[in-house]
Amino acid sequence: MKKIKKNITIHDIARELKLDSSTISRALSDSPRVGIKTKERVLSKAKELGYRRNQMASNLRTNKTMTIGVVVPYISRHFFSEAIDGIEQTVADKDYRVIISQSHDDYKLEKKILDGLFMNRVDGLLISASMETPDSSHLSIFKDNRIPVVLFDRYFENGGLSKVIFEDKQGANDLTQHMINQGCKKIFHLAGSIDSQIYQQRYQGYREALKKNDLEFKESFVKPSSLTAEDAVEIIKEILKDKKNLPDALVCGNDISALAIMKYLDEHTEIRVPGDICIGGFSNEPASDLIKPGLTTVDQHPFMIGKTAAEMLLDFINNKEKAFRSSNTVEIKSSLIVRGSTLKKKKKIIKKNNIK
Amino acid sequence: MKKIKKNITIHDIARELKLDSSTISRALSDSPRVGIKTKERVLSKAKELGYRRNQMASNLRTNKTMTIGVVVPYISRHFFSEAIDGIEQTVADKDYRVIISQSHDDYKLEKKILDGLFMNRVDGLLISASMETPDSSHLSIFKDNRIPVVLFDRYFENGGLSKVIFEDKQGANDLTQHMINQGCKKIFHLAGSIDSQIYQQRYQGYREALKKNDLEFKESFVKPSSLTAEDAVEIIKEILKDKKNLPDALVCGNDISALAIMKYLDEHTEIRVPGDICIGGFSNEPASDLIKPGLTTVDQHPFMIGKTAAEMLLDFINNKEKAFRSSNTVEIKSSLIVRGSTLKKKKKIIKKNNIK
DNA sequence: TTGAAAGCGCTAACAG
DNA sequence: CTGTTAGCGCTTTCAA
Repeated sequence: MKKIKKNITIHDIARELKLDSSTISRALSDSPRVGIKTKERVLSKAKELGYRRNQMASNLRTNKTMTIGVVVPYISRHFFSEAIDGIEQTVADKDYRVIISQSHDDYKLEKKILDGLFMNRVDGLLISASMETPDSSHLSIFKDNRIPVVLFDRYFENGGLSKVIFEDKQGANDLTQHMINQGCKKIFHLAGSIDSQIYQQRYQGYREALKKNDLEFKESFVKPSSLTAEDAVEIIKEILKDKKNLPDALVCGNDISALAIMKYLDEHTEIRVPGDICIGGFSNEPASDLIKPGLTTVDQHPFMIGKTAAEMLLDFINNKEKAFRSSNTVEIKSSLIVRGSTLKKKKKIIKKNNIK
Repeated sequence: MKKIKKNITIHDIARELKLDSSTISRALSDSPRVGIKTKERVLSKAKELGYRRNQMASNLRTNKTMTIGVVVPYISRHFFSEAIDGIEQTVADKDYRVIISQSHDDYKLEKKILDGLFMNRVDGLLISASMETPDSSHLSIFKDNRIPVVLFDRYFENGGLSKVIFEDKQGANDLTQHMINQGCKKIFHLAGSIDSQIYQQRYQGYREALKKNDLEFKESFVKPSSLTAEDAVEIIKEILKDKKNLPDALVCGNDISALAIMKYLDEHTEIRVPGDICIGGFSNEPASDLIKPGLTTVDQHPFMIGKTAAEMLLDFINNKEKAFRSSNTVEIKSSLIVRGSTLKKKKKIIKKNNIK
């Protein structure tokens, strides 16, 4: 018969030491209001008995959980896993824990997750909204109960919420301008969801660069896409059908689609990158530096985005007035990483604004 | 002056409905011991007031948190983020949440994390141990308190713990055998940490394949490595110095190192893959399918590993006797994914045991 | 079917 | 410096 050790509580320690449980509690949280001698006795007895504080009880009493809720569409995407890395390191440093959930870009699920996180009384929330999320209405419970929220990456207007975002427009502008500098004249754009602020911004940056340089633009240059590898291949096939209207450059909404297109062109066509067409993407996926030619891309510094958002949230948690007085937006600078996929002219690799 | 809504409790509902809080509690958890009429009144009033159960209080009372602790060395590594994806989806389905922490392969930190998770009274623990972790002694608190633990990927002997692991030996054997079938005669091995069971197994698999085929083997064929991109480059440089002893194949402990070596060979040497040397790795990193030639690799099905471990843990949580009566080991089958990097002879791409 | 009462383990105001 | 007391919000006997 296995003996089951019951959980040791402060009362057990109190009994053995003939002290009151409140004294034990104080001693364990290193309160100055308890004798140094007693403190030592308590600590050693606690160790002897293998005592571990029951956080649930403590949480209930103090109304603090030292837990941050994190919601992202997909944990395993490079961008998000890097961002989560930044978040986890930052908050773990201050003894916070993270509960991580994925919304799978499903608004219904996202709402359910938020409900659960609220019921668990997380001390703060970091969320990159699902693609379907129309507004911040489902976040109002948090606001109403003064639980700080910081959005990162994906966001929505008129929410009045603080956020850490990426300068998508500038990034797209830089990328497009770079292609123009390389002599490209007919630049197409593989655009992400029109409902998403971030892809809207990338589209704007692309448009502005064309305009500034008086380059031709037609609506047909813009190809809406889900930006998956499969969809990207379908689209490039479509583009190639119209032989009289081939682009000499392609600004892709992300690296995944750009990489898929490069692979397709290489394996199934005579079209060469960058000779016949320049290609650029967003995110600096690990593969982008490994393929040949390397993929020119806009680095989004996801680790930095996560870290910055987490720091802002911790600041809000410790200064609640700040959190609700007004909203704060931090824009993480982009870095254009130039690689072979856009280098028609010979040129050294340039990094701009390289953070970290 | 902003009005701060106090959190609504069951007592608030009770007061408004002139019922006792215990009835509210029962109604909200859909107990059969409360009138259908009353239940409806309670539910509608709860909705009206915007009531959300305080899980902390509930947890304390029921001694359940519906929370799983997950510990991995690095969240953002492809393997782990995929495994976490599998874990999160599996447990979220059953309304569990995951607290995720990274040990950075630091044993001290890992111990601290486990302490924190225990204090939070997670209902179960999934852990891929740090590289430094010598044994399972730091897991005994969980065992002593009958909190189920399942190891995944990284493990240790004599722990007597249940685990979900990958058949590393077989994978390495398959990969090596495939190279031999391609006509390779002098096969080197880029080996991971000797302290790690998984790299030990890969080494064994490599050795056995050589032996079975009566191929030459010398200790000097095995190059210990941290398996980072940087270290891999250093090692290949070293190997190339000894011009009379060049390998015609290289079994790398992971894809990261294999990819780095392929890039180095391509950019700085005349040595061609697979013509002069065949290269293979482990993990099926996304980049491995994008580069040219593609990298032959052993797919570890990380999502499946995570999912399987999570399912086992949930089972243990619901059947505690199972969890502590004996230990259970599930080995996830490997799949050799053959790509260009090892194809000397022309051959179609083969997948073996492809799960999913 | 509902109510009364106790208590999960901890913390914190108040007293001494 | 230490003890007393109350209570965080919920669940769960036990009683009616």
